[in-house]
This record gives sequence, C-alpha cells and structure tokens, in this order.
Amino acid sequence: MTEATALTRNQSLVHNTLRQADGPLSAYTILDRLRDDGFRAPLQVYRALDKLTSLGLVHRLESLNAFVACAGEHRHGENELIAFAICERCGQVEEFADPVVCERLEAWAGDNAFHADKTTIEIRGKCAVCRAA
Amino acid sequence: MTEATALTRNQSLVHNTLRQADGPLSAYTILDRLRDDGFRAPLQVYRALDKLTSLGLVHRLESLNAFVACAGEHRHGENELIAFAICERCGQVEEFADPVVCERLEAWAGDNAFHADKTTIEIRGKCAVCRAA
DNA sequence: GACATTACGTAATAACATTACGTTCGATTG
DNA sequence: CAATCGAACGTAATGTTATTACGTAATGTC
Repeated sequence: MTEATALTRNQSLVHNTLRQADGPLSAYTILDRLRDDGFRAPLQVYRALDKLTSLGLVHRLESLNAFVACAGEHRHGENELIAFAICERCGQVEEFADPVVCERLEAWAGDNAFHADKTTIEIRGKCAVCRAA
Repeated sequence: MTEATALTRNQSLVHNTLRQADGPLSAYTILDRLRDDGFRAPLQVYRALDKLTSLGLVHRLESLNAFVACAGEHRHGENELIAFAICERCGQVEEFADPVVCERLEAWAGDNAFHADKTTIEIRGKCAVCRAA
C-alpha cells in the first residue's frame, strides 16, 4: 500500500523540479528549467503534471495557474480535501486540511444532491513572515 | 448606502451579457457576443470585468477561467465568502455561503497570522439534474 | 509474438490575459 | 469658465497558459 508507483524519467524530472522549488511554478517555468534535460515542448510538462496530480504528488493551484509539490503531511492519492494559503508577496504556499470544512461542504453536496469530483480551496493573502516585514 | 453605482456603457453591456447567459462565460466569449455593440478588443471586456468584480456584481471562477453574474442571494460588495458548485456536465453554477466554513478558514488564518485577501472555494462535479439524467 | 496500454516527441494552434500608449469624458475647483 | 484630475475608453501588440493532432517507442499481458 505504501509503495511509490515508479515514475518515468519525465515525471521524475518534473516532480524533482517542483520539490526543489521554493514555491509554485508554472508549467512553462518548469519547461525552461528542464531544457537541459531534453525538454522541448509544453506537452512534455503537462503530461507529467497530469500524472503527478492524479497520483497526488503535485497540486494545481487554480488561482495561480501553477503547480506545487505536495507538502506530504497528508496521504497521497487520498481524496482528502486540502486548502491552500498562498502568500501574494513571497509566494510561499501552506497546505492544510480542515475536517470541519470538509464535512460542511460534503453536507451541502448531500443536501443538494451534488456529486463533488474535485474541490478547490485557495486563500490568497499575506503570510505571517511578510506581514511582519 | 444602498445606491447602485451607475455603470458605464461597457460595464452594463458586459454585466447584461453575463446575466442573460445560463452559465459562466469566458472573457473571449463575452467579447464575441459584444462585437455588434462595438467591442473590438479583450481589454474592453477585462476592464469591465475588473470593475464589476470589484463591485461584487460578477464573480470569477478560477478553476474555469470564466465569469458569472452574481446570483444575488447575498449582499453585493460585502467581503462574504462564497462557495461555488460547478456542474461539469451542464455548466450550471450554484452559489452558497457557509458561515461555519467561513469561520473555520478565518480561524486557520488567525492561528497562522495569515491575512486573507480573497478566498476561493469551488466544487467541480455533477449537479442533481445531471445525475438523474 | 500479438495485442493493448501507456508514455513519448514534435509542431501547430487555441485560449486566456496584460502591457503600452494615447485619447475622451465628467466632475471638480480655483 | 478654464484648468485640471481621475476614471474610463480605443487600439495594437505581445505575453502566458493549455490543447489538438499525428505518429513513434516502450511496456505489460495473454
């Protein structure tokens, strides 16, 4: 159960690029950073990102059109609802899961016969460090 | 306090286009629909959308890169946290506000000294009608 | 080994959004 | 009333993000 699906070369390259980054990266930024590794076209990045997000190793930030490596506090592949707090100044992203929020949104879905596939929660603002600065 | 700021011609045209639509529209779709009214460039749409969103008359759906007219159950201009349930099949969008969710996210922000500017909650899935079909 | 599935490479194009620059309109206010 | 100031506008060019289309290669399965 805990095995990591072996990633392909392209997938590993993209994953490592995101892990080494100190914040979210756009697909095209990833592409640029992987030119020396033979990447030539956006699709190479997007295909790897699709796979990585479906494995839960990477998250897409909708409000940024960018991607981050999963911080890993929560289990991969689970359908857990994760919220992101994104600092507009330094770009750092915090992930957190709130069971109550999750439960309330599920309750709304239940009450309205809505079947949720994917839920996005993103808070844009200013982090503690940047507020102090 | 309750007066509606008079909208300019462009702003009204964009607003009406969104109100008449039966779902979210992209900026470019709006542009196409307003060609006959003299719209020529994306910026005309984006400028109107910026104003309308700042007035709370229109919402941007980040996960769709599209815009909807505010459904109007909640007060305009307020900084209220609104969640959107988006049907992937029929495109309909439901707006709702959940005070508990709001409170929990505010609590997280408080605990983490994070200053939230704007929060996005979007649930992608399938609505009741489409599930039945 | 035949077959299905998944991943890959490349090129072209579509879709979404902004920058830059100059002009017009309306409300002050001196 | 003219000067001025700010918001909105028009247009063109460009930048950024994402997908479609087509063919090839690698991998797993029976």
